[in-house]
Amino acid sequence: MESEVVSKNFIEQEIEKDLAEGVYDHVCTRFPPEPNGYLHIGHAKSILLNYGLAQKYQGTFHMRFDDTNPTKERMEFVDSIKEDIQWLGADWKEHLYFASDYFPQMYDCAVKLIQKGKAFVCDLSAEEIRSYRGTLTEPGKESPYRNRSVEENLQLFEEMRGGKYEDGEKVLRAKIDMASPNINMRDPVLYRVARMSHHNTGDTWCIYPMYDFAHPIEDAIEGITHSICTLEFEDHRPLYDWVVKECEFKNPPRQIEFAKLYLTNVVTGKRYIKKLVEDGIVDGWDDPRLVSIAALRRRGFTPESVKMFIEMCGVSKAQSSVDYVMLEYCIREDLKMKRPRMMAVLHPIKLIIDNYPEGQIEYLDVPNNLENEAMGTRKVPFGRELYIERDDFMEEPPKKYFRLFPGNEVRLMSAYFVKCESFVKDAKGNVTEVHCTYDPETKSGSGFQGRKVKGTIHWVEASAAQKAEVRLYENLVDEEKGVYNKEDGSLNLNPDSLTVLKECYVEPGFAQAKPYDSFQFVRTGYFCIDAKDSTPDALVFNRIVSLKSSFKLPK
RNA sequence: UGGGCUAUCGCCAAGCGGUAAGGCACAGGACUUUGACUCCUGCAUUCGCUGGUUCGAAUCCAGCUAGCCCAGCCA
Repeated sequence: MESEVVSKNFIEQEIEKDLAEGVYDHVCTRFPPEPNGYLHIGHAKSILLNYGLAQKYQGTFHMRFDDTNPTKERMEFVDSIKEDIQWLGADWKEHLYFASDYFPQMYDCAVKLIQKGKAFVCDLSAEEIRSYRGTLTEPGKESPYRNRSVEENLQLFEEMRGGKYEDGEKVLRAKIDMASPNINMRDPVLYRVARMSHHNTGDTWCIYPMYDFAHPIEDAIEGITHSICTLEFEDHRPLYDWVVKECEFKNPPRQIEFAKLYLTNVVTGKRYIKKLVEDGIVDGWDDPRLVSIAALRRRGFTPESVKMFIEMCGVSKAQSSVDYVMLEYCIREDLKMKRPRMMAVLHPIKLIIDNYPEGQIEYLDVPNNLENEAMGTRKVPFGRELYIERDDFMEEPPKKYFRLFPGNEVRLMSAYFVKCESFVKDAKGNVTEVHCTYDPETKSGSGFQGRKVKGTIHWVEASAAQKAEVRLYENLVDEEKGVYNKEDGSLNLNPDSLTVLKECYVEPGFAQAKPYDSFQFVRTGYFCIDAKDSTPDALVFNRIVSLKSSFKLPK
């Protein structure tokens, strides 16, 4: 097996350097989401990156809920996040942690900082702290409470913990440098009072640590070596390093930042998604047009396809926006080898084979997957009346059209040659029936070599066909105008992002299909059975990808 | 106009001083029981710009320019 030389991304290079220099003798990574919402494709990048790194260097991968702010977190998100991560295949084994379980250690760290004179209790209000902080171009000024004695700070902090103060009355701050050009270093808040029940610790605490203080401690306690996060935390790294140093952790972890994943033509902003849901434009945060992990799953993406996509995107520090068609390529690529290629007619028109015995049904062997012979064949009923795609017949064909038109012969896929003899129109001039004759000698697999046809079309036998509702999803936002309207900040929505087709016919074999099963439909795309929204009298399919241009009619 | 980061094909992305990988997209062609798939072929004399160092620079230096992030008791 030839293995291609895949270049290492910059994080792998950093890790290997650390390993070579003996900074660390092993690798330990983590994925630390706050349980305040659902995971999306961007999180998948972080999950797969961290998990992949641990795998690659025979290290350990931790799953940790960064639940240090009870005002925003809920237990239900913990479960959905776990489910999505498992679906992606990132196995944390026994390493499932909650930042809130470290509250005692964090408290001890805070006390230690106070004792070292590196932290103080501040009575300034939130507004005052903000004004004291200075601006991007001007230094801040020191809090009048900055020079309280260690003893007083110790007592005040203990009182904060004891519930003596209301929310916002006092905070614990680091004593660093109010003149630092890096605003994060201007005596950042370490602990705030929040008299609120926590989903994990209940009412044990009424003070909660801030991210900048908690995160480095969480990493250090767990023995994380490489704390990988996104670019916007680059400015926080000096503070991260300050915390692990001042708290005197041995073998402190190292923070490395990478660029977030952005996708073209999809809405990622939470407030926009919220509005789309509220306005009924999408049917929830797992609407197939969104890119939450749950939406991708519902739309038919496989974990493998998401993984392929993430690997294909690469990792760098350059802000970038990956073209959505790359995601579509990945699901096509993954499915074509492992899912059956079924026949379905989305825009039906009757095809009647005049010389085929009335009432006769025969079961033909149809290959499940042309790309993968190991998937074998299935029996599909064939008879005198079929549905074919409206596109596959033209009364007056353009040049180089080689499907059905009067006088032309084509192959019905896996069946017989049929020759168009006539057609029927209704009063409005719409074609309603196409009449053909078939040649029994041309049966698929018979080895018939007498003559060739240029076209092959798919079909579904009319009496056995199963009715289906099919939803064709296109980009939710306007491709030309971009996602957001620069004028007023609204979304440039594509009115054709969802088309519902109710008169579709699929092979009867779909009766065995299960929710989330995805299929290739001959020439019409890739579809997934919608687990959330199916109707009693028809199967409901979501189209996974939009059609490649080459699927469409020539010219 | 403080600090941090980034800039290589339409979109991602390798490259780490020796003369521009790869993938997606796109365009031709072959094959084909669907025009798909597969298979060939093409696709940056040039690396944001301008200078400098060097036998030699996308890679080093200087100066510009553009974009992103930071003034939550969010993460």
